[in-house]
Amino acid sequence: MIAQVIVEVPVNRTNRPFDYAVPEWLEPMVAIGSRVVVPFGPRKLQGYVINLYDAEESGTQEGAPSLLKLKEIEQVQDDVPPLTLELIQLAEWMSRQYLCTWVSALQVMLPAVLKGKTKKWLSATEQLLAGPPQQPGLLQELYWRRIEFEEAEKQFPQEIKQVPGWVKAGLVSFDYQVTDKITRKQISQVTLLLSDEELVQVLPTIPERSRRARQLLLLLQETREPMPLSDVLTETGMARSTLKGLEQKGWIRIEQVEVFRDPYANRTFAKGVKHPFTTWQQLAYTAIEAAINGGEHAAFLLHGVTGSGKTEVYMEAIERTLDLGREAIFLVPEISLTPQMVKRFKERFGDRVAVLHSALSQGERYDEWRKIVHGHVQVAVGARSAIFAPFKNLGLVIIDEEHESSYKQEETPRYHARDVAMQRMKNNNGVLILGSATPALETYALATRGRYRLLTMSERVGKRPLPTVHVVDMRDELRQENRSMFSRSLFSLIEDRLAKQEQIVLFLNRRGFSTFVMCRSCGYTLSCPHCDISLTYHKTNHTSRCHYCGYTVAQPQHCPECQSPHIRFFGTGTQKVEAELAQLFPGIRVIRMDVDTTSRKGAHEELLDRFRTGQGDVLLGTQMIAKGLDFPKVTLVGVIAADTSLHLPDFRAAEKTFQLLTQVGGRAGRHELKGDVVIQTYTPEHFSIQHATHHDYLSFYEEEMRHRRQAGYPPYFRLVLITFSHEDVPTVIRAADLMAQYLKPRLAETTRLLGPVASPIARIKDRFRFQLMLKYRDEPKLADLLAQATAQAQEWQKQHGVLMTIDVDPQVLL
DNA sequence: AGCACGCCGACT
DNA sequence: GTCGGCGTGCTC
Repeated sequence: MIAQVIVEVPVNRTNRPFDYAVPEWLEPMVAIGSRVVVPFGPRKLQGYVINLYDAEESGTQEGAPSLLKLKEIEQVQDDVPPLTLELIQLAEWMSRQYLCTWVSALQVMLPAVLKGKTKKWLSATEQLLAGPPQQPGLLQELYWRRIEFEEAEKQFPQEIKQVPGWVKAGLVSFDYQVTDKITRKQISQVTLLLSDEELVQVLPTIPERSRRARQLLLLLQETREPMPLSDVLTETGMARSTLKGLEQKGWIRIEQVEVFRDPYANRTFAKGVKHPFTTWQQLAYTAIEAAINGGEHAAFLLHGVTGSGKTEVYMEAIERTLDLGREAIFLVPEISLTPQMVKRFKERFGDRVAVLHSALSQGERYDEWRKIVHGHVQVAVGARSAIFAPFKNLGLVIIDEEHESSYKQEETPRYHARDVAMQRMKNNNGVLILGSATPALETYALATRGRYRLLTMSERVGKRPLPTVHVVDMRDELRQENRSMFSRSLFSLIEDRLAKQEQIVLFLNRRGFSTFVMCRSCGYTLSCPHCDISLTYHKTNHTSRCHYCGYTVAQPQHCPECQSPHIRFFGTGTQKVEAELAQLFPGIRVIRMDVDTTSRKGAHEELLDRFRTGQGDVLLGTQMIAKGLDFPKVTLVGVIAADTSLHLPDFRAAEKTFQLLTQVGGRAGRHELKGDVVIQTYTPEHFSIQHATHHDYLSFYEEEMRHRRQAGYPPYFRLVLITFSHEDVPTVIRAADLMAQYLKPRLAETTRLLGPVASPIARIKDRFRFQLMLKYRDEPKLADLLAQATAQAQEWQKQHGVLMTIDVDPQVLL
C-alpha cells in the first residue's frame, strides 16, 4: 500500500503530496486522515495521509519515484485519524481559495497540540564509543550522552563547526525525532472486583470499626462504576493506607486511567425549559425544519430583530438535526461565547455538546476536540475555528451574529468561517443558517439575490416593543453651556432609573480596549521604534507594549520630547465617565468593564454576575458589553459618543456604527419593563445613526449600498489586498511595482488595480509595507493568476527577502 | 523550511 | 593549498 502524504513544510515548493510506502506492520494503523512521521530528505517530519492506493494496481502516482525508491512511513501518531476525507478536501479548497499551502489549511483545522516539531540530535557512533575521547569537550560529552543539536550549538560554539567532519569520519551521527505537545491527564480510580455474591460473603468479615470500608464497598456496588480516588477519599474519609489494604485483599483495584479534562466538571446543568414559539419563530422554523428533513443543501439568512428569539429557533433546528442522526456546529463570535451561552447549550443538550473557545488551555481544547473525533458528542459550540469540527455526518451549521468581523481570520490561512461553512454544507448536503439583527451587507445582498433564503423575524418575543431611541445633538448641549459628558436628557433618565431601582448600561464607543501614553504639554505619543503604531499602555506593570512586535518600555516620568512631567496614559475614557458619574450621582454603584478591570482570568464573568444580581446600578464599558447580554432590569442604555467609530478610515465605518448602535440598543427592555436608549452624537443627521434610531435595517441597507456602488466597494466589487514588506523602501516599492506590471495586462477590463501605495500601518517590525488592491466584479481566472503571483513572490522572497501576503476579501484594510 | 552540495575569497 | 561564505536545488 502507498500513502500520499502532505508534509508540514508550509511553503509553495512542497505544497503537494509525497508518496510513501506503508510497511505491512503499519497497514492496520494507517488510514486517510492519519497523522504520520515520515523521512523527508535527511530529516524526519510530521505529515498527513491524504490518500491511499494500491501499488500493484496502479504503480506509483505520476511524478513519484518508482516503487523501489519510495521511503516508508515510520510512525502513526494517533489511534483515531484526526482528519476526515471531507476535511482534507476542504483544506485543498481553502488552499486554492485563500492562496495558502494545503498543510497550513490542515493545521488550522486541528488543535495546536497536534502540530509536529522536529528535534535534531547528535549522538556517538560505535566507533566513538570504542575509543573514548581524552580531551574534554563536545566529543567527550557525546561519549556519555546524546545532545540536542541546538543545545550543542550554545554550549560548544567553537567545536560545532567540526561536526560535519566528525560525521564524515563516522564518529557521530545526526538523528531526528518528531514530537507533538499532547499531554494526557491521568487520575487514579477505584474499581470493585467483587461480584454481588462475593460481597455478601465478605461484608460480615469486616470488623465493626472499619465501617468506612464497608460503606465504600456498598457505594461501589450501588453505582457499579469505577470511582475517582479523590472522590473516594473525600466521600468516605478513608485513609489511603486503608484503601491499599482493601486492594491487597483483592477486593478492589486502584489504577491510573486517562481522563478528558472537563472545564465544566464542577458544574451541574438543569434540564432547560422550552418556551412556545411566537408566530414569527414558528414561520422561520418551519422553513428550516423542512430543509433539514429534506436532507438537501440549503442556506438561510435569519434576520431577526434583537430579542426576537433567534436562539430558540437555533436550538430547535439542532435538536431536529440530532434526531435525524446528524451532527451540528454552532458558531458564535469569540466575545459572546459567554458562560450564559454555554449554560444554555448544556441545559438543552447535556453531555452531547463540546465547547471550543480560546479561554481553554491547549490541553482542555484538545480534550473537547477529541470528544468530537471519538463520536462522544454531536454538537460543537465555539468561535471561528470550531467550523472545522471533525464530525462525520455534519448536517447543520449555524453562525450567530454572522456580521461579526471575528469570523475572518487575520493570519494565514485568511479564511472566513462563513465561506468555509457554506462550502462544508454544500459538500455534506447540509443546512446553513446565518443569523443576525444586522446582517453584513454582503450577506443581505446575497439573500436578495436568492443565494440565501431570507427568513425575517421582525417582532420581539412577547410582542415587547423595541426601545424608544432618543438622539441627542451634543452641539446643542454645548450651546446650552452643558459641558458635562452627559446630555440633559441622559442625565434625567439616569436619575429616573436610579429612583425606580432599575438598571442602566452605559456604552463608550471606543475601538478595542487600547490605551496609549501622551504628553499633555507637547502632544508627543509613545510609539514603537520598529513599527508605525502607538504603544499600548499596560497598567499591571506600568509598561507600554507594541501590539505588533512585542517591544516594551517602562512608563517614562518625563516626556522624551519636551521633558515635561505631564505625560500620562489616555484610556478608553471609562474611568473619566465613572468619576463624573460618582460626582453627579452621589452613591451610585458603577461596575466598570474595561482593560483594567477584566484583565484577570474570570473577571469578566464575575463582573457580569455582580451586575445581574443587582450589586450595581450601572454597567459601564466598551465594545465588550455591546452584545449577547440579557438582563431583565436594564431599562436604559446610553451611548456616550456614537461618532467615534464613524470617522475611521474604513469603508465599513458606517456599517460598523449602525451594527453597534443597533446591538447596544437591543440590550434595553428585553423583558417586562420598557426600555429607553439615548444616543449622544455630534452628527445626529448621519444616516447610520438615523436608521439605527428607527430600528430600520432595510433603509440603512439601501442607503449604504448606494455608497458602496458609487465607491466600488463590496458587495458590488470584491477585493483582494496584496501586501509587500521589506527592510528598505526602494526594494519593497520595486517588488510591488513589478507585481502591478505583471498583473495589469492579465486582468479583465472591468477590474481596477490600485497602488502600489504605502499600507495604513507603513512599518511593522522594521519592515516597510506597500500594498496593491484589486477591485473586481468578475475575474474567473483570478485564482490561477494569484497562484502564479505567489510562485513569483516566492522567488523574490528567496532572492531579496521581499515578503508578499494575499488577503482575499479583506475585512480590515491595514 | 532545512539541509547538502558546490563554487569563489582570506587565512595557515 | 584549505576553511568557510552563502547561491542553488531537492525533498517521495
